[in-house]
Amino acid sequence: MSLRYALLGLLSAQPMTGYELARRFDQSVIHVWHARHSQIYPELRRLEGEGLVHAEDVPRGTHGTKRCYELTDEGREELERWVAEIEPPARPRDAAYLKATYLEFGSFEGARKQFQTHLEHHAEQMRQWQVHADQLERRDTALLRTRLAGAPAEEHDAIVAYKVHVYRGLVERARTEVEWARRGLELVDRLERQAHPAAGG
Amino acid sequence: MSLRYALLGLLSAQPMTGYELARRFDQSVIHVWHARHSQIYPELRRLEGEGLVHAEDVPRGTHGTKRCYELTDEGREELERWVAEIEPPARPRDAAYLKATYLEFGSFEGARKQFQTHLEHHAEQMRQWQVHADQLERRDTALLRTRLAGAPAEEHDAIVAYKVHVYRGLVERARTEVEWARRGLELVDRLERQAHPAAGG
DNA sequence: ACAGCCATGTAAGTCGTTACATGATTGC
DNA sequence: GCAATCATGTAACGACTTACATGGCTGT
Repeated sequence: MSLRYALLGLLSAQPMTGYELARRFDQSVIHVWHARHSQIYPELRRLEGEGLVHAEDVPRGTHGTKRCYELTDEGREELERWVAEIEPPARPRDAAYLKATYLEFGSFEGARKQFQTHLEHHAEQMRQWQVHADQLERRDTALLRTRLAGAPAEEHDAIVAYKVHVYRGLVERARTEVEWARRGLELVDRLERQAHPAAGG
Repeated sequence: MSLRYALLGLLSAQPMTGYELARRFDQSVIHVWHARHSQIYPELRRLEGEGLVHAEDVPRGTHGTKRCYELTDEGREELERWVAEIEPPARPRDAAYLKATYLEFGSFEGARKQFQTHLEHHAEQMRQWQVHADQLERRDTALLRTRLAGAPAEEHDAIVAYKVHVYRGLVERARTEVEWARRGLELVDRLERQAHPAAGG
């Protein structure tokens, strides 16, 4: 049920078409809530049906049209309701950690590969999120600028600060994963040395 | 597709009934891969159909029976194949971080409540995982003991070490979340002071 | 003309959740 | 007799994925 709020949140910055939402999604919200366009389009129709967004066909080129969605007052209220709501914590579902639990069924080399992949992936994520957090802090993304333009000046600091806090949190999270994988590699080395003790004592 | 490997992994310790698997699940694997019994029973039937587990009706009480599942050689090979396989990273989907992105739509008090709940939840998780990691390290859980009993002595260290590494990783992860929430609370305080500067400034 | 992007969907299938449903056994 | 626990399912529904499908616009 979070997808709709991701969409309402994006629309709080400015009215957009489904395509534009999907594109913005890929540049921002996707880092915390992944979704494909095949999920976004039907959800927008549902939101329209519930009156949380208002849609209008706007001309495109000479005789085409596209649907532009805009947040309604009801939609904004629903967003506010959701923000105040306390949700039950998500159920853990982590394939990498599950696999790590059973690494003894593979070779040391296999275990090393798993940790190495994990490390590289999260190191890369860390870099990307760091960049994004810095951009947000400088108020240097198109979406954030239009969001700020539509909000009273005294709210600007909070709007920016919450988003920066999320991305800095993602950076720390990635750092934790990198550290975990690094310690995992050390562990594999230690286990392997134990299994094949050096001949010369 | 990870559920089946969680089940195969549990069955690597000893043959079990679906009910027992569900119970063990709740004590161990559930921390990395959540599943309900309504998902476990059909999956076991599928695994049986694919020859990865072998099932037998064993007597229960005076005239009842229960189905006991045991890992087949094929099942063990499939587990080994999966452990060696590199999987694409999971898509991020985090309702708490998504919500934190839009906290400006609520009050400072609301934001504080979100971070406080987050903090308490992960602090509690941390405690539980710490306990579980310590138990594993002392080889002090029923499941681990039977798993070790069926494995050659020279593998014991690795079997224990990988599991301990996972739970210590979960502890660190929870610590990261606690710290994030704590900094979130500080942030809300700062934003609130900014919004209502003290009269006698 | 063609590539690349803009734009919007549908369909089939998988995975997971909640709720419903049933009945036997064990210990008090 | 009753409660708790053992034991095993099914059904409806919701969320998400992959693949299929279509067509207009823009610049070269």
